[in-house]
Amino acid sequence: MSASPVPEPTGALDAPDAPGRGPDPRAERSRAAALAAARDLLVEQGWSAVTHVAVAARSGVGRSTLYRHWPDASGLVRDVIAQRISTARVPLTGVLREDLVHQLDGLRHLLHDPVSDRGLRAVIERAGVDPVFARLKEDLYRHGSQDFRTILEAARTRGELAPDLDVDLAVDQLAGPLMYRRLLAGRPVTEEYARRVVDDFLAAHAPRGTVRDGGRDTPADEHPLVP
Amino acid sequence: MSASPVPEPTGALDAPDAPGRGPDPRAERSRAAALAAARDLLVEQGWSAVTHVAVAARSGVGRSTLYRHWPDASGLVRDVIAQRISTARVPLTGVLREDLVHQLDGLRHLLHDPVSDRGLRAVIERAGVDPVFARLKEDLYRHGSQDFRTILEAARTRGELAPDLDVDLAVDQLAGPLMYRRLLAGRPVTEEYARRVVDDFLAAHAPRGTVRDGGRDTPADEHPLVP
DNA sequence: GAGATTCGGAACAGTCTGTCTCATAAATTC
DNA sequence: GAATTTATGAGACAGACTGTTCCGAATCTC
Repeated sequence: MSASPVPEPTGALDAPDAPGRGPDPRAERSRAAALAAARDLLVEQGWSAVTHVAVAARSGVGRSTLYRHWPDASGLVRDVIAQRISTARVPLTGVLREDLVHQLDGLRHLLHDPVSDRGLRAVIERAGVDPVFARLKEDLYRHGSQDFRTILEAARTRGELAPDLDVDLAVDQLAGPLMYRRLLAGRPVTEEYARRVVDDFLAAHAPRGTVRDGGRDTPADEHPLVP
Repeated sequence: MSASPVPEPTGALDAPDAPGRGPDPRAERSRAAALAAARDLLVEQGWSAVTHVAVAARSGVGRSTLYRHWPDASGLVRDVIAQRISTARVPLTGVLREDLVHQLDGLRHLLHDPVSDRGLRAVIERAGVDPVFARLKEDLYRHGSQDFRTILEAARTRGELAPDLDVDLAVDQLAGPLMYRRLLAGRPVTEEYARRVVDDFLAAHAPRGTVRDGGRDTPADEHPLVP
């Protein structure tokens, strides 16, 4: 149960700094070209368009080479998604409201990025049928919700949230609205929107004299994970 | 822009009691058989498995007949979903908390029904690419969120919710957590869970001396729509 | 019962899948 | 720098799916 959402772009090595030989640059090149083409196809036409033939045609990489690297198309799509999503995490400040806003803002960016948006939808649709996507979904979910849990549990310990707070429910209440709005309603998620979700959450869960501070501008740039 | 999410299960009648000739029973039979097979395929293997060949093999209906009824597979899947989802709506009582709980319980049932669950995922994934699904998504969303809006706006008028309540946001906050929990986290949504989402929502938005009543048992059976 | 309609089967060319083989080109090793 | 190892891309292949067309047979409507 590796914690990493990237089960290796394909044949990557577990040893970070291998002794003698690095990976063959030819393989590296064809893999990169294939992933780029697959990414475009995913964005433009969804996961079902990411076929070996289509990727070969678009990338110039030979069909047999693709089959060599990715025996089935699911793995290719998985690598595209994993590659995009396994980036930086938002640093935590220890200030509850601020951290939550940052997290949601990261999710916001994720939902507005074409690749991760399509990737997320593919995962949601495919996880029930394709084991590759099922595992990817689990990794994404675990990785993405980890920071939320950390933040909430710390705040609970500090007494800023009720001791009996249901952390799972809380994550749903924070991330759910954004996902729902984006994936189903198909409307944009603004920074202001994310802030209001956090404030409403705090209004419901922060004990007494609350943190509620309406107007701060809290720009955020980093992209965390799918929560 | 028809308000109905069902662009006719295919040849359904808008006139409940048509005058002279009803639809040909032969067509009706083959259509029903095809839809049943398509439904099973959708549940078992996702929308991409709902092909004319597969449906023909499973239902016994001839391939040419299928193409005659549904020129492309998207329409078939759409009809499967529309047929399942366009059922009853939850009656409204006028009591805010009760109505919200009922609505969420309907959504809960929807998310736990194999057909609508798969259908919803298919719609989410496919809407960005396939116009048929795009339109279906819009219909489902509009139809599903309508009751929420009605309930919330009525409560706002009665003064049970803040006059400046953002209804769109509110719908997201109510339906979002359930969807998120089910579609991404892949965990069950209990009746208790739905109740807590409503109570937390009210805790954040109900003006002063709130409705908060922790323990009532509010069983609900009807299935409304995807909100 | 007679005419109209719908049915299922078969045949078709075109495309995609997944697997092989093979000569070529590039990288690594000595 | 030469020899060896390794990855590449092209082509051939059987099998499956698509979308269309044609047809005789079964069924329904009037």
